Amino acid sequence: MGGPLAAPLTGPVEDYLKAIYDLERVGEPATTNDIALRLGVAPASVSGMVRRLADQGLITHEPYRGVRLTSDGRHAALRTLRRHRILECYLTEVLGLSWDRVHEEAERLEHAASEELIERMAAALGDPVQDPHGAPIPTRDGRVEESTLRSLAEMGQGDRLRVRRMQDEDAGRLRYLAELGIRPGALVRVLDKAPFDGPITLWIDDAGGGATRAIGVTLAEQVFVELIAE
Amino acid sequence: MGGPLAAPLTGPVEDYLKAIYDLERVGEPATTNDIALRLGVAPASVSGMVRRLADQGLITHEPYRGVRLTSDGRHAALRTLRRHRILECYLTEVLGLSWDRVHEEAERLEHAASEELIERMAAALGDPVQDPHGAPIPTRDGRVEESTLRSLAEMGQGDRLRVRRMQDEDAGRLRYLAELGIRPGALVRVLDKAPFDGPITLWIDDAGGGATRAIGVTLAEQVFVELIAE
DNA sequence: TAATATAGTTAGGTCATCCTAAACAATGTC
DNA sequence: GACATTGTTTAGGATGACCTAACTATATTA
Repeated sequence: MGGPLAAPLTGPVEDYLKAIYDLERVGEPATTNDIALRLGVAPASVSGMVRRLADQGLITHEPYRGVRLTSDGRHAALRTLRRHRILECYLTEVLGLSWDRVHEEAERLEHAASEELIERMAAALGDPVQDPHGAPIPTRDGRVEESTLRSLAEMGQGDRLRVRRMQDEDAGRLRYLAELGIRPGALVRVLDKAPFDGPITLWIDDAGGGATRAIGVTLAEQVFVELIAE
Repeated sequence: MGGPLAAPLTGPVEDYLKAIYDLERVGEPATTNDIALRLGVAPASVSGMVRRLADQGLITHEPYRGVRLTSDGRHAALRTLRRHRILECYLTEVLGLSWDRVHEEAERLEHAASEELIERMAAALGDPVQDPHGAPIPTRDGRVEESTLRSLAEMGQGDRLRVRRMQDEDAGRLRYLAELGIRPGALVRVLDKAPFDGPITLWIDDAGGGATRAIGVTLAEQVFVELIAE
């Protein structure tokens, strides 16, 4: 497991492992189509890559059933995730890259940055525990507690919430959410929830008092929150 | 020239262009074998890549004569060099990576970092004009003056010199030179030069007084200096 | 239970990058 | 001026990562 001869993984391999990790986290084993969708490649390409990952002992694959990370695979995924998230922190906090664009920058750098560089960045930041979008940063030895948060879309009228985390893939969405004042740490109350997947109306606490805003379900599904006791 | 449809260049392509730029700088057009040697690939691989670079209009190729950058090619090379050198500065000065290892780190990151990131780093450093090994940093619009320095190996007994720049490829050599106190800015006097490519004995000025050291020709060829008027 | 819909896999390609081995061109020597 | 040396190119492959099209497995439902 992760023996001394372990060849360095290619960029695409690291991306597959991250994707599988993330899909698995939700519960079920990751399916071919899920992976294909997430990575924006054809399902056939996933089949091919899955075979290679299985050959390398990074995943186990039950045909037609899905895929699971082995402990080697999980470690590799967490290493990459650590790089990614520390990069995101560093790029926003130290270099001032905008919140909505760090994801893609980190996506490229994570495959090129050395362990040492990442640890220097982490040290410069005082070993941060979560990235700018609220995702937890795995420790050097591969531990994370991924708290199972509920999405804003599942909340009901009257709920008082703290925003904890959000999907970071889509820059446009992130920018919009930031404009509304919805970002990790923000306090929010559900004023109204229209039926049939209608808009969710929120009171969003803000430095200067707060504001009422409505967002659609699709967007709300990207925002993960924690209920605050009344 | 560099039209709006210019596809982003791959990592290897950027590496070839940098190598060709560097070889050309010395004078003659870059030859297949030179490029192969520098990049550590087989000459046959260079022939193949050269065809593709020529197809893309980045170089011109006269078979059996060598290769020259077009103005497109030169711009691409200088863009990459700017990234590389700014990264080297940032990694040493801000993140404290060691002088001898930044080269390889920058070598990987230069292909992944966005223009914006590089410019933020440059700004954070106050737009540096040379990298930690004394190489000049091209401006955003692709200007450099590459001063034609002479190597330490060409100097004669009694010469007083300022070290200006050194080859950054080999970490081991760099570390050794640093130990001796030979780094950009250092003051040095040639005490003796043994015949038949024998060792060069130097007086190396240093904070705490200075020291006498001898180095071989191979090493001296990697160090570029400027004569100081007596 | 058979018919259909959905999901997954295989077959057969492409492209970029590298390789080795063999052929070929230029050059400098005797 | 023929010939060996050196440098360059072509021929033929390998690998990793992707694609489309065609086929197969599983799940759903009439």
